[in-house]
Amino acid sequence: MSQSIVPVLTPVAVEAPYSYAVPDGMTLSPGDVVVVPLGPRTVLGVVWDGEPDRIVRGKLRPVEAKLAGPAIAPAMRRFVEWIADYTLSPRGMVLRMMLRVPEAFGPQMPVIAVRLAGAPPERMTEARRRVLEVAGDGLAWSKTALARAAGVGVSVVEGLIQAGTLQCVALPPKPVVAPPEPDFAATALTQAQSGAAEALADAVAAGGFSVSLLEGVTGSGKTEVYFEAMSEALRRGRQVLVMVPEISLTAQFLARFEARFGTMPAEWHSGLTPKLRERTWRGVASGEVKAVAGARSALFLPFADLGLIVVDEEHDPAYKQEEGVIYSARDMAVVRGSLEGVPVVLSSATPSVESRANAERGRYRHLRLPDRYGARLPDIRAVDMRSDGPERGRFLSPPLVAAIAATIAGGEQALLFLNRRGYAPLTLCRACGFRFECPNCSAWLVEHRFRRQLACHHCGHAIPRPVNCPNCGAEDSLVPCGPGIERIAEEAAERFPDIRILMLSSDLIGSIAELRQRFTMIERGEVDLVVGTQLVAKGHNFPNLALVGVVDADVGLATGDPRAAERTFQLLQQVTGRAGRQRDGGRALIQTFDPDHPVIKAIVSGDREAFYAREMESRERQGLPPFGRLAAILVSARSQDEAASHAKALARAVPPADGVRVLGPAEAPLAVVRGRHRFRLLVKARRTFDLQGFLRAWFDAAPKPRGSVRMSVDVDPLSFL
DNA sequence: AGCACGCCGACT
DNA sequence: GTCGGCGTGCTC
Repeated sequence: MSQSIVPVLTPVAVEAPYSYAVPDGMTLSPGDVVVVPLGPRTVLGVVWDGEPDRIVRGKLRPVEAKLAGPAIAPAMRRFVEWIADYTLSPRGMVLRMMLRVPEAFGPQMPVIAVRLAGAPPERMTEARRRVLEVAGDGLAWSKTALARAAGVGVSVVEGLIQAGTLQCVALPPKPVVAPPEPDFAATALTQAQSGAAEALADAVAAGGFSVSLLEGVTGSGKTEVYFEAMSEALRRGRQVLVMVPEISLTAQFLARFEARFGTMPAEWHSGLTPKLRERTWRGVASGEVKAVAGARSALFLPFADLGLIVVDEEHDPAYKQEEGVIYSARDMAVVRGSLEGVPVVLSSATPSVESRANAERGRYRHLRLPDRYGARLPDIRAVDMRSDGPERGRFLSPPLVAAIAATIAGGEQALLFLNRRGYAPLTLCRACGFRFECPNCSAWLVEHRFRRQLACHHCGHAIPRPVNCPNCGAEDSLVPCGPGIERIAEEAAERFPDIRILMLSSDLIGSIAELRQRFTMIERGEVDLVVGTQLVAKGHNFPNLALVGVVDADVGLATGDPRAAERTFQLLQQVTGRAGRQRDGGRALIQTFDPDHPVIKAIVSGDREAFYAREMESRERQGLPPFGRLAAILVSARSQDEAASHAKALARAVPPADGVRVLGPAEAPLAVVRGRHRFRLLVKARRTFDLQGFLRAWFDAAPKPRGSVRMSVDVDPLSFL
């Protein structure tokens, strides 16, 4: 009888499963999680589908063990393959993301408890008597809890176990969360809301894959609407997954979920303790955990009976994984929905252009919530900085200063938004014109007055702020150019010496706890004026916020990013929408040098349709997604020369293909990320073009990366570095 | 000589 | 991704 062989995919950078011998007496089927030897170590692997590759050099090594836990379901195996094919990543690397919960694959440690079982011990002591009194309730106690309740040491309890009076019992693991109640606190919905809610609930009831784009301005009640769809899935006993873009945003989501369903959902993100990760993973796999709110990685949880996926704030760039396997969690959520055969809901006040295009083409159901429920929209105006700008060296225009003064005088809060950290984005020498640039990147060094440094925002390179010009030696000649939020806060403090100002930016915040604490301060009215970066655009609601001032709406519009307009539109819509969120109206003033720019006009007029129509037309003209296909090839290495030469060699090896254009690499690296110099090649192709096939052929023919050179592929990228 | 570090390639 | 092998170059 021939020895039986199985294909096993291992979580390393390999394309195909390896073949292993099955030891006598072990039966394995696809999906089983196994322990296999790999080189000098042993790793987890998953028995894969199909025939094992019999052409193996060297000897076959045997599978060491089959794990008792849940197998990886077929839909999950297809998910791994799909992502690997789409992102051109090795399958093993994608599998790795699924096996990143090592605790969950070991033997499950039962919780041991003790219970009164046998006759009293022959030797009774006072301590033993007290323990037996407490344990007399017949319930199972943990050893420490019992000892504590009886006021004795754990050794007394252990003595009674020895004596046979107490017996050890294995408890079922403690549930991660209590099950949510679908109808705990059903919300009264407006007519528009209930129409959308019914459509979503119908999709859940009908089962099968579908995608719905739920679109409605801030405050229109999207959450309440998709809660109804979740309620329907929960009522059917199925599991729901809600994706949220950032951990810092989950707190308020959890609270709203609890108010609606009576308990918190399980959380999933990188900050969980190993123990909680394990329990959550197992609970999801057993089907006991019914609702999960999580970050990108929650996509790889082994749901036993998934009934619905919701992607909240679907346009958010945080959904994109930028390192390792580069993928968009929003898109992969749709893929998982299709492989699992469950409905997907994408929710946003400012949907991505791709999702809008899919909705318009009829691939997604489009559900709109037209009204701002229970409040008016803010009054938004542009301030033309060419005619109404401030005096030289200042950045707050007279109309904005007047509005801040009036707001604070009225006992309300104001917010100044500028998406630029630090004090000044450029420092130059008045004497010789020298500009401080990053030695690694083609970027200016940003002055951080608080830290007394000049820092590169791409690679983190920082130097102490010099006193004299390093080029000509002139004294007192260095001048900061342009504002960051530190400079805006400084100007505000000069203009309004008596108000309480709070700065919020990622580099000034140490932890999520600290961020939450700052948000609470704002909420309690302990602050009059908030000066912040995009950190203030999302998340927390500020109930007392009456005025939003956008210091420079043109930031971000002039970058080379094909999604710059979309991004700016989304950001400005979000940040202006914070004015008067829970009050009547509210105001927003937008400082700009280009009030006729379509993005600014769309924000001021509130005409979202005009923006989307224009943006689609422009994308179509340029052959950009969703009308064309785009990929970014990132080549990185420790040295700039090495990265540049490989990027150039790659560019020379482009195979001829009709309807595809490869751009780049530029002369200087695009950025330095974690000490690695990154060059980028852009591939533009027709929508119908087989981009993956082209890329594979290209890389097969091109020189292989050597040494520290690494390549990654970002297909249909959501953002550009 | 002995060891630290970095690069390279194999892993069934 | 991770490990061992092996080269280079530095130090005791």
